[in-house]
Amino acid sequence: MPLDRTVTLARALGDPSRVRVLFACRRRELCVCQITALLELAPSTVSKHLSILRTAGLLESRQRGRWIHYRLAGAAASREARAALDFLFGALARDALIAADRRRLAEILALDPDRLCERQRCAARRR
Amino acid sequence: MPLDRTVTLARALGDPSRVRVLFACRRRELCVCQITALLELAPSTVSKHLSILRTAGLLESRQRGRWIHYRLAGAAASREARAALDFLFGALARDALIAADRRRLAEILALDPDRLCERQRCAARRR
DNA sequence: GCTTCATTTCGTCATTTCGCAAAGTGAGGA
DNA sequence: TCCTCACTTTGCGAAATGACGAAATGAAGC
Repeated sequence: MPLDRTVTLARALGDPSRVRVLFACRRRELCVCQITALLELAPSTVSKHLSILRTAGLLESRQRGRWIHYRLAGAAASREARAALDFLFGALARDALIAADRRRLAEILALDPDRLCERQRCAARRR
Repeated sequence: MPLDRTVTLARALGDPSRVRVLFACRRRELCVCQITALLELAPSTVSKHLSILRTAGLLESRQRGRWIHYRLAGAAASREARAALDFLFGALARDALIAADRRRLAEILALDPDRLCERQRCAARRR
């Protein structure tokens, strides 16, 4: 793998929000509105983070109607991307913030996605 | 390892000059003037990169008279730092730029360090 | 003590990054 | 066809980054 691609991969891991996304997508795929609810950031910001992770080869996406689902890069992932994820999951297995995210994600998953999006529309209108 | 330290580690790897330094220090320790000769950057810039790598726990330094030698973090390194280095060395084992650096480093090591520093003084005076 | 000099710190500048809101895109339903 | 709406792209301000030269630091030799 060339140097610049490796650097791109490392930079993708160099932001706490992006690391949290990778952990959130570890077990199941998530749609953008669920990730937005977890991070509590503007949708445009979340979208940018997701595109960085996809460009680095760490995430892949799948369109289902209006929703777009993201998940960890699977068989298509490069050996290096998988190694990077292994490193990340190993380093942060016991991190407190990541554990809190895991609990919060469980709550988010318990909601109907339609309701989640509705909430976010309302929140956006209030600004 | 907490999230912010992991992110610091990833960011340290997210610059081509810093990656090149890590490879250069892989086999032997190097003094700052040798690293400066390899990267062809201003000493102050190199010093900053080295401090970022040391803060991330990837390099350690040792003073020998006027010279300061840097080498990969050894026994004192965290498990995560070692994992990060393993990832890096695995990803870039066959990279062309890294290979070129290896050859150039051999030339630099063949020079007397005193001569190397003298050259850099002259080059600096010319500016 | 004074000088020399390898390295670091500081100040500055250009570029990049990360946040947001607003506008654009495109799939699905009326 | 037109509207709705999930998501992306664009544009912008604030903060961080990476480059440099100049000044500070501190170890060695006189």
